[in-house]
Amino acid sequence: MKISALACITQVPAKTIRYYESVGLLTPPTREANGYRYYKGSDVETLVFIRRCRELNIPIDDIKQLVDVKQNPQASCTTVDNIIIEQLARVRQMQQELSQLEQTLSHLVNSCESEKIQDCCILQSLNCTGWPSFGRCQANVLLGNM
Amino acid sequence: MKISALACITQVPAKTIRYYESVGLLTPPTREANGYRYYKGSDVETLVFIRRCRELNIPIDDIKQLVDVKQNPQASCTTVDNIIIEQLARVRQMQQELSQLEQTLSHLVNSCESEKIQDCCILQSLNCTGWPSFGRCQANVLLGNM
DNA sequence: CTTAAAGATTCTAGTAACTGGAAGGTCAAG
DNA sequence: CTTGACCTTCCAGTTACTAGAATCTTTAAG
Repeated sequence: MKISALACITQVPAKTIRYYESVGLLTPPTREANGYRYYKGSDVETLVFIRRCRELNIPIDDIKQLVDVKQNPQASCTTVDNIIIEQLARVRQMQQELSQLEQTLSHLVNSCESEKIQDCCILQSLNCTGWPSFGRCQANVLLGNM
Repeated sequence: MKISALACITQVPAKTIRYYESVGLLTPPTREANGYRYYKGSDVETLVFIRRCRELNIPIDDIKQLVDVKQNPQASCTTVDNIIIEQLARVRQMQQELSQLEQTLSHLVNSCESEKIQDCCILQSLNCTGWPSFGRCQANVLLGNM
């Protein structure tokens, strides 16, 4: 099948399919005399696999390893396990950060009753009242005309 | 003060300060005869403000608007409100997606007892059993040698 | 006075994972 | 023969920086 058929079946844009090939994630398919890419049924499978992984936000470099290891039935599961575990750790890390963000932002949203910028509590919270401590700065950095 | 002093006080790398200037977020400071940038105290304030916003993941283009509006005490708070509200919506959206991700990944992590790739339940879950439905594909796309 | 180090400048390019667009070749239908 | 849909390649843009190179300037030490 041609690239648009693969694209349509898998719901992956043709551009993205070419991109995956260019970064070595998809092995280059056979080409006909006209230069068009022609894909086999197994390419559908691989592409769907890749997309499932991408939906889980697994980076392309990791997916490469998964695709590689999938070729070898005798290989150990360790690589797969580690990649999924690492991905889960990344996700949980982001969750923590987002939960912080969410708190701060929702406090901000509810903090301001004013109409004019000059009294805006949101801006005041974001603002810098007084200088940050620069005890950590070495004196020589601070010398000269401030 | 020179760029390294500003960098040290605000804990923002000098590279990043130049970058902020290059994208129009920080107004270009005065230059001395040697071409060095010299900053005033108010630049500390602005830079800290920018950083606070970045910590909340507010995109640079939005921060530009906040900085602009902050210059005008008579302006209405609407812009500020909207940016914060939008940012909060983005964060909550990501939280939902991550919570989905987290579920799927943690199921995956616990799903596999096998040692060998051929029996790996994780890979099987990610794999494509049978073709995806291509009812949505127009027949002419699928024509030709599949 | 020389020299070496530290710090400043600019510019380019790389990051992640695509996406958009231009310029041009191919193919089937009317 | 032309039109339009599809294919090809390559270049550039997205976000917010960060790394590195090549080239000044300033400053402290010897």
